[in-house]
Amino acid sequence: MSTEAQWRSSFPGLSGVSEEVSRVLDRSAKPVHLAEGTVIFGPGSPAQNLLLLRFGSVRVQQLSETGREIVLYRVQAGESCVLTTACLLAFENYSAEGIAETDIEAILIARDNFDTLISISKDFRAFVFDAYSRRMTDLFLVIEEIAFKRMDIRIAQKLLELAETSARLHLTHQQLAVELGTAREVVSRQLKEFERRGWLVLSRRTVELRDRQAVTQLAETS
Amino acid sequence: MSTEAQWRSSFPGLSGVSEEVSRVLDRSAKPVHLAEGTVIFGPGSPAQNLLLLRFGSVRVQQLSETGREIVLYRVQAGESCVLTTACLLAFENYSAEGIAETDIEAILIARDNFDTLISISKDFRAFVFDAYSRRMTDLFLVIEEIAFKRMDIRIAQKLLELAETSARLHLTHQQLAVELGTAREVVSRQLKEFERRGWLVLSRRTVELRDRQAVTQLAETS
DNA sequence: CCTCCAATGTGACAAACTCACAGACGCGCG
DNA sequence: CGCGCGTCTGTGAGTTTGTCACATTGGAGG
Repeated sequence: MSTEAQWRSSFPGLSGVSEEVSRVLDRSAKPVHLAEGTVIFGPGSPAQNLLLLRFGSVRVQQLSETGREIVLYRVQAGESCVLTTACLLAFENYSAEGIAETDIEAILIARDNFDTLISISKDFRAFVFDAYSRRMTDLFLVIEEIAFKRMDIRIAQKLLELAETSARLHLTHQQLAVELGTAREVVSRQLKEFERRGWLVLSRRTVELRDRQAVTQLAETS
Repeated sequence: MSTEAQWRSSFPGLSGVSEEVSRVLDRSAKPVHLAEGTVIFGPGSPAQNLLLLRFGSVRVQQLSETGREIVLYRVQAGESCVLTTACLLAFENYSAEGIAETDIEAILIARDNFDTLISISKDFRAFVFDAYSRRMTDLFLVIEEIAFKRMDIRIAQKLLELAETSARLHLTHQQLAVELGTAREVVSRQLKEFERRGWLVLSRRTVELRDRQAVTQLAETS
């Protein structure tokens, strides 16, 4: 057990691996720190490593030619950014990019080592395929939402999701629009309407929930 | 080389595997035939096998509570339906379903054998991860289209895609709407507009392209 | 205190979706 | 043959969402 092996404690999915696998993991792992805002992968900079995220979060979003954007999913601490390895190496003309949303601390595992690990460790395979599942279902969810759900409901849901800990959100309407893949004006108007109804109070860069009940009720409208 | 090994010739991605892998593949493979319209997997019937498609095609689509649908992607002959194995076993509350679009002939590989193959064969791993990549990029594309592209352009593109071989398409407006994840009326109106412009001729269950040039030009509008 | 810029507000219009219903077509059956 | 019926298509009206253009505001920094 080398001292570097500690990093593995951040990944519940990798806790039960054998001695041999441990050694390969430790040998392969390259710890890195990246500053908030770093573009981890994107058009023109395909990633060459599997990324295991220890701390922080990575936002993966899609850009359109017309300048609109949409958040596809987030990778949180303890998860891996599997697309990096499998997808992005295979197809370079994708249009999604991964951005460090906070300062992050991560472990890089080079492609060859990734392959070795997949081959020798059932636990590692489970870890990777589980990550794939999450991303796929995230994407299914995004498609369902943008294709079928009403905007006011989606905004309500997103507000509740973001306001879990505090009723006071610090973000711009534009940021909210990107989360939902819509236009800023749509968000502004809807928020204003919510404010008229007394559900929240708006000020520059902040949304303050006042009637969580009402917002929840709208969010749960099928 | 057993006589059953022939099936593997349908899968270019599996052509170069070793003797040992061949044996495992042959031992694991269960050939099946399914009739057009069969629901291969879906809410309530999670699949238990990796499915390798020899002939035919599988349509994977998402249903909404409100009754609207959207086609996510298709699995064609020579490809595998990887979601079946990795995703759908992990998360049961997804809402996508896979339907045999034609009579199909496929090879099933049970979960344990799938795991064995992944572990022993680099080629098999490449085959599987390539399949994942394709699906991911398909999904990215769908999201980009529904979130950012104009409907008339999308309809034009879809018509061209479907009319590659023949200018005469045999489908209903409703089917076209599902392809695009929109409402039937939207498709009907747009097609009618195209007909007014002389780009095509409509009749019951058929769309006949008359001015491919004009349709192409619209389709290529950014 | 003033300037400037990002952020927000809003009107007008276009595109897309929904709802409701009217026709039209084609198939099967008496 | 003609009739009935279910599917498919056409269309108006109203709502929601997206686009464009521009006005206004708040606050950070000179």
